[in-house]
Amino acid sequence: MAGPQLYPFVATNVALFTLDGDSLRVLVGKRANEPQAGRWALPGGALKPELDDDLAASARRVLREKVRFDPSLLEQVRAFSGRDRDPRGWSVATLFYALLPQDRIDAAAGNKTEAIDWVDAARPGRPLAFDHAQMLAEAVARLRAKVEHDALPLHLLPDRFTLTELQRACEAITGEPLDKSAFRRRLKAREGRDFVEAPGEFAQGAHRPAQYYKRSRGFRF
Amino acid sequence: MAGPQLYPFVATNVALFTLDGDSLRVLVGKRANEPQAGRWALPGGALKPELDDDLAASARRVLREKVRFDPSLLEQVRAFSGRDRDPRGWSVATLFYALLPQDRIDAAAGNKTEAIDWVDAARPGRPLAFDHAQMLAEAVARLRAKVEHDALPLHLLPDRFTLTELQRACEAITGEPLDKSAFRRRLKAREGRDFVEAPGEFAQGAHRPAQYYKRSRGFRF
DNA sequence: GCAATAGTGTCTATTAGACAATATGGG
DNA sequence: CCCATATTGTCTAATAGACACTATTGC
Repeated sequence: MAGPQLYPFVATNVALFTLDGDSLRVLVGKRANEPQAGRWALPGGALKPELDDDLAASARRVLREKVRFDPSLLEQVRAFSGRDRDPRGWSVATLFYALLPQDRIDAAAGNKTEAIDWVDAARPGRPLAFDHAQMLAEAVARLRAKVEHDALPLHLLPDRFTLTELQRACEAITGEPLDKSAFRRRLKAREGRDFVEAPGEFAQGAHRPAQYYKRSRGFRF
Repeated sequence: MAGPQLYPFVATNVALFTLDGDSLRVLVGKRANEPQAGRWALPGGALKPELDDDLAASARRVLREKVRFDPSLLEQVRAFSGRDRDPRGWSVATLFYALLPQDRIDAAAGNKTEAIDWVDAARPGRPLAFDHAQMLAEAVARLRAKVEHDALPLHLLPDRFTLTELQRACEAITGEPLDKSAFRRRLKAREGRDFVEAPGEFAQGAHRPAQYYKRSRGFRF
């Protein structure tokens, strides 16, 4: 590059979370191009002003292209910026997070040219490119902060779920075990706002069947 | 502009809050230039990659230039973006908030070429330029969310303050009255972490003097 | 009956809110 | 003493955490 940089690079990244059993997982892809080719990174891409209406739309386009998934929930964490965070120069990367229901992991297979993996969100277990380790940490922190007040774990579950599954989802996000009785007490306290019992539908299993629940009519995704 | 826009405009805005008596106020400036000249707006300015290390540094530079103030606390709210939010074209404006101690309002007089005003943060009372009304609303919401967990109101007060003043600051941010007894009980519960009593110093007044407090040694700005 | 999970009940320490009571300075 | 403010105390209803108990299925 010759001369001073006039405009920063503008991009988006997405931390796409899902559930794998009892653990919260996040999608990473192996970088095909320089810089940091071969390194694992959160999916992302440059803003295309002619295509994207805003940064959230840009992040949705990234998800469509990389994993063919259009999330019901996409929220901004914050912008990461600076002269040194990317060797290509001054850059602004706005981080979003999205939630993929656990029964749709297979649908989000990705295009075949790029290796992807689902890693433990709390301990990715490998170095991440650029400042993506900090991005992930802040996305997880944001998720944890929102578990309490919003019905956020619902986005991680199938359309029908049991209360035990819902509790497992909350525990996966926070990493802390919850008391079954207290958990259901809290749910009952806001009944009619967030949940509705699915009358007469029960899960099959080797033990006592659990009642299925689904998102209530008034619940807004 | 001829042809499609290759790069978005990148800028920062700052919601600078302070206390005026019992009300939370925010700084607005009258726009001198088009677009929307004459409209009131949150202070802001274009990123200068050759000057600014990151977006937070850019926001600090904006505050230095407009009100000669370098805040101890500057936190990002989120990025506002899109093709239509600014008539000049595709733009990304990252919003920060900062807190000005109430005894330093006069120091932050601003340069004389631009009209500034401090308006009620909850009801600015006049239309704001661009999407700044929504920016302000989200900055206030972020402040309110942080009152509980952080010692954020300390940034709004002078170095020495009474517990009543601290309570008034919290009430100004949330807009809700607090119970005096419960408020002090919460403070005592975290004593040694956030506050220290200034032994022997008392406020002067027409009534019973109040004990002065100051930020504790371990408190980190 | 037994194992395993679903779902409910109970006890208690803690807490938040409301409000009362006391303390202290200036007139 | 009176007023206004600071500071502390008390009462009570609600809550959260821990844990025990009951219910229901397949084998």
